[in-house]
Amino acid sequence: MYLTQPVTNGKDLKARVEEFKKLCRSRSLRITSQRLEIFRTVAQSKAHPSAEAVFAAVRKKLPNISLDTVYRTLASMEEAGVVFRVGLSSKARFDADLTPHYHFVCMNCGEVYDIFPGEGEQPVLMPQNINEFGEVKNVNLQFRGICNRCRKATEDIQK
Amino acid sequence: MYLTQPVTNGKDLKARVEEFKKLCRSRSLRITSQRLEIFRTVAQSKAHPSAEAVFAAVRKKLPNISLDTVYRTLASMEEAGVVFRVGLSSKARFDADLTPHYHFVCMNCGEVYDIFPGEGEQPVLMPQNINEFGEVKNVNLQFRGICNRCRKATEDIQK
DNA sequence: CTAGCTGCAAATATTTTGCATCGGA
DNA sequence: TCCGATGCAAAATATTTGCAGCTAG
Repeated sequence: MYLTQPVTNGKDLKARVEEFKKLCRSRSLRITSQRLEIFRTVAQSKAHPSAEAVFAAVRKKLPNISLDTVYRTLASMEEAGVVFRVGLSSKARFDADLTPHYHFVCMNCGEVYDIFPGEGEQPVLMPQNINEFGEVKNVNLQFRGICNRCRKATEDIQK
Repeated sequence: MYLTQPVTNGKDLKARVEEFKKLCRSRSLRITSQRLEIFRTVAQSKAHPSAEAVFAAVRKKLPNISLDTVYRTLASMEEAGVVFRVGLSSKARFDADLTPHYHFVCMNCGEVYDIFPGEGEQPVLMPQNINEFGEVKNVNLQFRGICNRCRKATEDIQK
């Protein structure tokens, strides 16, 4: 999977926390114990935890933290490119077009655009070790970002 | 995108509805006006409609249909492989590992497994026309199916 | 007939928001 | 000090479920 963010893994937790602090400073986001603990929790976990699961884990260290802080913090961390959201947020959408294609999902307005592979373009290849995991029923490839319409709208505001 | 279901698009709506009926019969799912109308709606739409949007559209033809029937029907249609769900269902999960990798998502238990590309394996390539849509922030590739643990559990029940 | 489907209403689950207070820079 | 972050409570949104009646096969 290609990501536009720098790869910050492979480093140990301390180094990642330092990088996280640096990023917060660069964006004038305040470094609070809640943020640090939430970041540590997600960075250490390999279980792709839900907001609820992060909340439960962080609570052991910070018993007074609230669930909505976890939601807000995960959202801001996602925006900062520090964590990745597996799946879309909230509302499910359906597609009856079963021909091979991908989707561009706008992280701002939620709009979903079809991307059909061009002539001679290769679709996704199955990983060789896929059978280790289970039986694949279908494949979901999303490119996520800001759609051109939303980008224009933002530019217009800043004018 | 590779799908394990047969490609049923490119055909006109009538043909697709007939195929849908056949599939229902083969699974002893009843062919009701609600099901047909929901299928027609999703098959005709290019907007990746949400359950709510399908509900609004179908209501024009069947004013008495309920939202929960739409939810139930979309779920059974997804299970039958007739429609595709864009994104995961409900609960969001997070990952702080930003190294290139994909996910296997179990459609039964919801578990998320990491899939790291093997030596020499190519990750996803950016479509050539991606800039038409917007600025890509990240890429989400999910293989969805039934994980081996759930498959074993099902086998055990049937023994 | 009868098992599966539907509508209704109510319950859950998930995520978001307003507001007063707190605390990091 | 000051503005962003937090906790609390409540709201909004999305989805699921129990049940009684309906209907396709």
